[in-house]
Amino acid sequence: MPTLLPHSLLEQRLRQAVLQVLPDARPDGVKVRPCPDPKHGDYQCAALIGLAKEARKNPRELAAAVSAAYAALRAGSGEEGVEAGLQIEIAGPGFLNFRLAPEALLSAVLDASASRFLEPAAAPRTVVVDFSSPNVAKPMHVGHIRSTALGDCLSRVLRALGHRVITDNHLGDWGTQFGKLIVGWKRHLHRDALERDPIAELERLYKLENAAGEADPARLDQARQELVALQAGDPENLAIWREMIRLSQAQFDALYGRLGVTFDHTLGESFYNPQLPGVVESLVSRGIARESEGAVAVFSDHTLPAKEDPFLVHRDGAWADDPALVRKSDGGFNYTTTDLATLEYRIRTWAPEEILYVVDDRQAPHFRKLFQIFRRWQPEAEARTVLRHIGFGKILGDDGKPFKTRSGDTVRLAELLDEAVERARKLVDEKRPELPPETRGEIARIVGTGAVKYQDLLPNRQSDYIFSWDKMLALTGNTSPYLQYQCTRARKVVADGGAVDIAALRGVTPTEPAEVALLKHLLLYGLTLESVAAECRPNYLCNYLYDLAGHYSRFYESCPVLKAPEPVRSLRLALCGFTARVLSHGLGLLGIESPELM
RNA sequence: GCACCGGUAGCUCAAUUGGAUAGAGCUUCUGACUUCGGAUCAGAAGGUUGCAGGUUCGAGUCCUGCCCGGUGCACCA
Repeated sequence: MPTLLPHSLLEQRLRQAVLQVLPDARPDGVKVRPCPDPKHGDYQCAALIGLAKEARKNPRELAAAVSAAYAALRAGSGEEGVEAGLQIEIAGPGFLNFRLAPEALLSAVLDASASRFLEPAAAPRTVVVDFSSPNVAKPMHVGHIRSTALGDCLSRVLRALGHRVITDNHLGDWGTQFGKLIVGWKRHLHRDALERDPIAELERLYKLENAAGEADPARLDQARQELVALQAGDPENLAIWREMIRLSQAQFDALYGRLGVTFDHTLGESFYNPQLPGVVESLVSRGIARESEGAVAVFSDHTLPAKEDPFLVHRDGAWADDPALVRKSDGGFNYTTTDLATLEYRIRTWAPEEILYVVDDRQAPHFRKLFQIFRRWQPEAEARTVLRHIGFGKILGDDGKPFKTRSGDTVRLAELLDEAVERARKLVDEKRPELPPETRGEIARIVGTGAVKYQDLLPNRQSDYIFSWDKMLALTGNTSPYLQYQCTRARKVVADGGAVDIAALRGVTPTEPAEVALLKHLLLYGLTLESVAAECRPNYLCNYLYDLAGHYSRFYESCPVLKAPEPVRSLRLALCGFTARVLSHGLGLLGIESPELM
């Protein structure tokens, strides 16, 4: 049985106690959480107040009864463990405050250190995470950071908690843009340019043909014909298309390599192409989709109130249809159809309990429609699977408008990472000129790429944030360089201090407030990761790590480690080691490396 | 027009999802140290949480109505 963290242990017994006092109560809502203010205690439970109200009892009297039941259960269990010296107080309107003895806190930390300070999920789930999804023949740009960083981090956190995670990069490798690209390829391709910078050349071809199409309808028509030929399996066009995918994948691989991001599967839109006619037929035969203005579309089934119905829109004073197209009037399919086929495939193949779509907030209406259609189409499969759109906001420049280069172009991801590493290098050169150049280069790589990711993961994902080189690379404040620095500092002390006999620390009493505060914070790591996973919010982890670094700094400032007499020296050295481990593990879950030196 | 997402200190952002006195960083001012890594730490200043109601033991968080900003609304994804 895995080691339980104190909040779980207290919560388990508290639920038993609640059931003794109120046999009809639902214990799920009884949660034990850290006290926001340490003066009230270490952990608290606020749920009894609500339960008292439901049961029409006096909250403080109920709290007293539950507390007594808790004490009896504890006495009867025979084993003390973390509860040795535990004090429970009733406060305010009926809060239960738990105070652990300092030795018990230390003991809990020693136990937790054996399982990386986290608890494996009691009920592991299979979760598919769909993220990044760049387009073939286009450069990855600043707009891909958020989906990639968020999706990768959520996948790592879910895995760390013991869930089975399947990551899938749903590439944009099929669709109308290939008509123009093939025309461009056939008419204007520069082979040498393609070899030098394939993506730039493909982008040039697309822009050229796009402009030509706007000026000359005949060119547009030609693009359409090439697309039809491609979709019909024309060998020449297929070969060109495959070559574009190969070149693009090389670009993606290089960038994912720099970012340390991997996928279990890369099943692009084209993978589902053969299924699309069948999807539409199935929808039509079940009466979910019907012909409309030459296209095939899904309309409202009027089971929801108009305001909540994704297939209705208010226009000119009345509710009008806002259908989802599953086949265009020219016979082509669009992304709703592809996404339905993808959804069906994922459920059939992996039987996940949950699918996360880490996609820009602007596509929220699309996902509401998609999930609704799927519920009508395959109700049994839908009932077994939680479908969640994990949306996020935009990246803005310091003028408050979408982040662009000075000349107004989109910022390429590769160039952005280059600049981050360059800027980090300047800082390292300035701070640590004595290190060999290759070491400084390696530190700059880790600090630069980490800073870009951390800046992205720190704000609430739903809000827009302002991109700032100075802030992300600042050495103070809530930034990845600061966390990385604290990590290397803690590691250095551990290295200088030598090995510690962890088992010998049992029974030692931490006395300094800074030691106790750090111990308590270490015990919250697992709880934080659960919140991150439950709400898909990596910023909780960022803030936890920043607080941890703060607790560590205060501890380190007020408590000498290497000069302290035993057993205090070993205790403090162990705290440095635990802090370094949690910091580097947490950064790792954010997809950020921790350098050995800084 | 309708829907979704936001609005918190001068600026950039938090707040364990309904908990106790709303917290950090930047900026400004003041301190600590003959450094176990100073890329450090402590203190001060800064608030009617857009506005007005409501729900209750308790609201930044929930419900209603307004105001401001962003985004989306049939053959692109």
